[in-house]
Amino acid sequence: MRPTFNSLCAKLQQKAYKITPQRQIILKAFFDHEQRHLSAEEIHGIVKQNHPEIGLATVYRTLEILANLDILHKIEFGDGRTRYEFAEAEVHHHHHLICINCGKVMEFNDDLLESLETWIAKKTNFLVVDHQLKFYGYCKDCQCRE
Amino acid sequence: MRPTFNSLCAKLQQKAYKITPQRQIILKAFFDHEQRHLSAEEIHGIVKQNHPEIGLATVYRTLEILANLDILHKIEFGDGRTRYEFAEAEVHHHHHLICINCGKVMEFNDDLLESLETWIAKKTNFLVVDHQLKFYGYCKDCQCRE
DNA sequence: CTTACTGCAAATCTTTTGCAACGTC
DNA sequence: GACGTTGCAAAAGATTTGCAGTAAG
Repeated sequence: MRPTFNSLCAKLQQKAYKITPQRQIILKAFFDHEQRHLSAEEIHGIVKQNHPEIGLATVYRTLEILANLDILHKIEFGDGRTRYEFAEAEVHHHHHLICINCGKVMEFNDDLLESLETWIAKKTNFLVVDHQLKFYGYCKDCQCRE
Repeated sequence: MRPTFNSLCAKLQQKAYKITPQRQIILKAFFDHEQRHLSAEEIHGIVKQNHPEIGLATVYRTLEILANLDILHKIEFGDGRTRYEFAEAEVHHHHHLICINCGKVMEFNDDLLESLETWIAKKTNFLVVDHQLKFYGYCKDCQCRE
């Protein structure tokens, strides 16, 4: 049961953010590219196609808001730019398999880490609220071509 | 059995890199600050104390080399700058606990993920060679002050 | 002595910010 | 109509690069 476009707009309104066309367009871009991990620049490229007037700064400002509202989730794959995906996905504990040869990013799901989190809490007094797990290696295709 | 300073210099030589004073000084900085996760700027600050002539560009170039030789390991904690630590530490599967209140970074060790890696390999045909696990939450101190 | 390495400054790239005009509520 | 939001351009911060001089092997 993933949030709908409208429910996310409502979430914005609740926090006294205005529902501007730009914000709707940017949010829609994530619905249209759900599988991907988009950078600000990429999102700008996407929304500009139909709305050339939208500025890159607005994209950055909108992403910041959406991330603060836990609608989006920031991730970094080490290529120097911050990427964003639906935060809802994070709840399902999906993680990333990053191919160090072709750069492809795949996902895999797992709930094994929850037990690890409680263990950490006991052991170190650290209260875990979120985690990020990334695996680096070679994808199926790149293993053959090596 | 962690590598010695000399063994790392040897590793540089083997790859036909020259052992310059600058490279030795930067490498030494990591031995002197083993516990920390240093950014290029921080390393520059450290080495400049005794060697003011060393340029920031040299630090960046040296870190790049050391990372490519797997002497250092790049990590990003989401504060916009790349950080470096001894790669050897990574072999011991230590991971990071990042306090989202005060920014403090702690470490914890675990070998639980190896079984997860083999499971992934079977399940997805992805050949894992490395992984990064980060937990975000509140450290002991910040839990009380919240 | 050759070729890699350094320091500096300029360039690049991502992200942030100031400000006047604009649009939502 | 008020005040949050936008677009633009300029600023800021991290990292990279060009180049002439320097030094390791």
